[in-house]
Amino acid sequence: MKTIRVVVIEDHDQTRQMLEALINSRSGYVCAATYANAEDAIVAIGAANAHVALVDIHLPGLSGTKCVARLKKQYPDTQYIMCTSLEDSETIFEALQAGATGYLTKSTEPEKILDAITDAFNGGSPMNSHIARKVITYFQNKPSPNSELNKLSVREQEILQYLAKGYRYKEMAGLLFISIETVRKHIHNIYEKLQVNSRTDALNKAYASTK
Amino acid sequence: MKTIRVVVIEDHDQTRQMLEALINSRSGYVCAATYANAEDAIVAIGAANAHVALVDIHLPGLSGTKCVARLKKQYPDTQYIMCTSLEDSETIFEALQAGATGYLTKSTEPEKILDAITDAFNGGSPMNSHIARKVITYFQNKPSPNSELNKLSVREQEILQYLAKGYRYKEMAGLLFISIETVRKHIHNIYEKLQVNSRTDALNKAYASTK
DNA sequence: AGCGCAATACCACTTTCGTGGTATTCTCGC
DNA sequence: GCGAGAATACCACGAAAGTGGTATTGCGCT
Repeated sequence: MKTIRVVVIEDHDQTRQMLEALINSRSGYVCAATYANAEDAIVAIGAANAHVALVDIHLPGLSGTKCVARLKKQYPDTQYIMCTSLEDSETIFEALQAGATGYLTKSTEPEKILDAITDAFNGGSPMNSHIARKVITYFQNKPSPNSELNKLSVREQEILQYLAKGYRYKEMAGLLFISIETVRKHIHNIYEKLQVNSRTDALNKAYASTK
Repeated sequence: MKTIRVVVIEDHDQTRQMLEALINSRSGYVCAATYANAEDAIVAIGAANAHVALVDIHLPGLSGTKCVARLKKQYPDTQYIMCTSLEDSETIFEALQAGATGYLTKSTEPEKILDAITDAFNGGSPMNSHIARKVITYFQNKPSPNSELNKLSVREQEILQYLAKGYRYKEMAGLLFISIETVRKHIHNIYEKLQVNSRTDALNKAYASTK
C-alpha cells in the first residue's frame, strides 16, 4: 500500500495543525506540506508532489475555490477535497466546476477525514449524502425550470430543436413540409418571446445551463 | 422515530425476498409492498404510501429508470434509490435525470442498504464515492475531453468562445481590436478544421457534450 | 357566433455569414 | 537563415439569416 501524500491549505492555525497531526499520526498517510493561504500554496505546492489536497473554502485573499481552479490546471492529477462549514448549493457547485472532487464539512470526524482522503486517492468522490443530494438536485434542475421554454408553443419548441441542430431554414421547411417563410415566421416569434435576435442567443437562452 | 415505509421493485425473486426480509427485520423499517416489475409498481404503488422505493435498474419490460421517471411525476415525495450492478456513467445519469436520489450497487452490504434508506428518507443522496465521482465528472466534463478543440490554435479557441456567446463578427472585431476580415478568416479556419460550415454546427461539434 | 391563438404563407428589404481568393508580418523550430 | 504556421488584413460575391409587414385557415373556448 502506497503512502498517500497530503497537503493542507487552511488559514485557521489550530485546524491546520490538527489536520497535519491527524494525517501524520497514521501510517499510510503523510502530510507533505501545509499552507496558510492560497497564494503560498500556488507557489509552493509543486514541491510537495501531493496526491490529495485538503482545501479550506474560506481563505483570506484568493478563495479556496479559485485556488483549486488554479491548481487543478497546473497539477491536474492531484485530488482536491474542499473543507467547509457551508453547504449552500452555489458554493458546492462552484467548487466542483473548479475541479474539486470531494467535499467535507467541518463537522466530519477525524476517522472519516482519513477515509475521505483514501477515497479521493482511489478515484472516489467523498462527500456526505446531503451534499450529494444537492449536487444531484442541481443536475435535475437543469432541464426542468425553463420558464423561458414554456412560453413557446409546441411547434416553436419543435423548431427550436432544429435550430439547435444547425439546420437551415430551407432544410427545416423540407423536413416539416411547410414553407420557408413559415419557418422564418416561427423563428421570428421564438426570438421575440425569448427577447433575442440570433440563433446562438436563442439557444443560449433556451438551454441556459452554463452558469 | 418514525417508521420508514419502503417498497421494493425488483424482478429477481431471491433478491426481492432478501430485501423484504432485511427491511422487516429491523424496527423502524417496514416493507410496505414488493413488485416484480415496473408495470405492477405503477398501478399499485399508490396504496403503499412509501417513503422510499428501492428500484432495480434492470426490469423486464419497462426499465427501472423509466419506471422512476413515471413514478416521480405521480409521487414526487417518495425517494427513489436505484439498485444496480452497472456503474456506467450513462445509466447513472439517466437515472438521476429520471428523478432518482440514490444509487446502490448490488455489492452493498445489508447494513449499508438500511443506512441508505434512512439517508434517503432524511434528505440525503446515498451513493458510494465512486458513483459520486462519476456524477461530478459528468459535471466537469463540459470543457475537458475535446480532442476536436485541440486542433484549434489559441486565438481560434478564443474566437470560438465569442462565437458561442453569440457575438457578431463586428462585435468580436471591436473587442479583439482586429479587423472584421480577420475575424472572418479565423472563423473560416475554425470551420475548416472542424469540418463544418455554420456557427451552430461548429459549436455542437466543439462542445459535443449533450450528445 | 365570435374571439384569440397557433400555424400557415408570401413579400420586400437589410444585415450578417460563409466562401474563395491574395498578401504581409512575426515567431518558432530545425 | 529558411520554412511552417499563426495572426493580421483586404476584397468581392452569393447564400443565409433576421426584420417588418399583411393575410388566411382552423381549432378551442366562451
